[in-house]
Amino acid sequence: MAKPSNPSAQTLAEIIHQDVVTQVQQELPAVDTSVKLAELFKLFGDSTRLRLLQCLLVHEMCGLDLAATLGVSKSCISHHLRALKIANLVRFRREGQIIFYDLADDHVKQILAMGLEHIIEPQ
Amino acid sequence: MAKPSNPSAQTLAEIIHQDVVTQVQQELPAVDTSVKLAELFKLFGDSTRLRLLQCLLVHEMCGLDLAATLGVSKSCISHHLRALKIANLVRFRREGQIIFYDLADDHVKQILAMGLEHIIEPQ
DNA sequence: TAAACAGTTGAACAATTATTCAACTATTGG
DNA sequence: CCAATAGTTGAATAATTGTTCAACTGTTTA
Repeated sequence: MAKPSNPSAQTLAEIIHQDVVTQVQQELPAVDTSVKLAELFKLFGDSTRLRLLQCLLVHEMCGLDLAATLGVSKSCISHHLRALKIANLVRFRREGQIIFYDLADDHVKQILAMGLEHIIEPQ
Repeated sequence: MAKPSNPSAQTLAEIIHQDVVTQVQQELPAVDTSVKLAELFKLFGDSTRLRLLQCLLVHEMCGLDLAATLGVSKSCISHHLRALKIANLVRFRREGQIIFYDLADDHVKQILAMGLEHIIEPQ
């Protein structure tokens, strides 16, 4: 995200436990997979966008109602909804000039629930 | 995250479906809860940090091995590990000058697995 | 057809953040 | 105790990103 600049990594770390590193390297997902996964979680990582999803957890809603509920501009909501649509996190249906948004599938609800669990019982 | 500046929201959205908005407002979690939840997901939302967690999913590791495996500086790893420790996502044990890190609990694994599921079957 | 209005778009900007560097601390082995 | 080394810290910086504004598109209804 930031400063991937300096190409000559001056402080390249030495491997200490070669056996472990070898095993991890073999079982680690492809970089591309991690990047896509991170992009998914990033969508849950902004409180406005997360709250937008939490709204849709309660009821399908149109853009202006979402904007009013969350106290942000309709443009802001539109930008967020676009990102959520691309990631297949929300679905929508048009009714005249109004577009109603809804959560796309159960994964979203499960991810939200799992996160809440961790917050509640930090043990 | 950015430009919460302009205090006089010029484009304040009008509520269209008052009944829905009222219901959503009642069932929506407290703002503080959403903020904390977003902060949790944010930790999964960077590919380096996510990959670090995926390493620990395979085996407990020390900082230098993590740095070498992920191709970043030990300082970078240390910064990430600190954030993950504060959020109770990783645990550690010291053995001499080496500190071994591990995933804190099953929530982490479940959240990662849930995310992967969504990526794999996009519908 | 024109006015009204829900939603979109992209540029601009403020804020956040991921990373590195350099210097530091802490722990062990000789 | 001193040297070596794993890890930490904070400042600096590049990059990303969330939000708004202003102008636009598309749909409806008067």
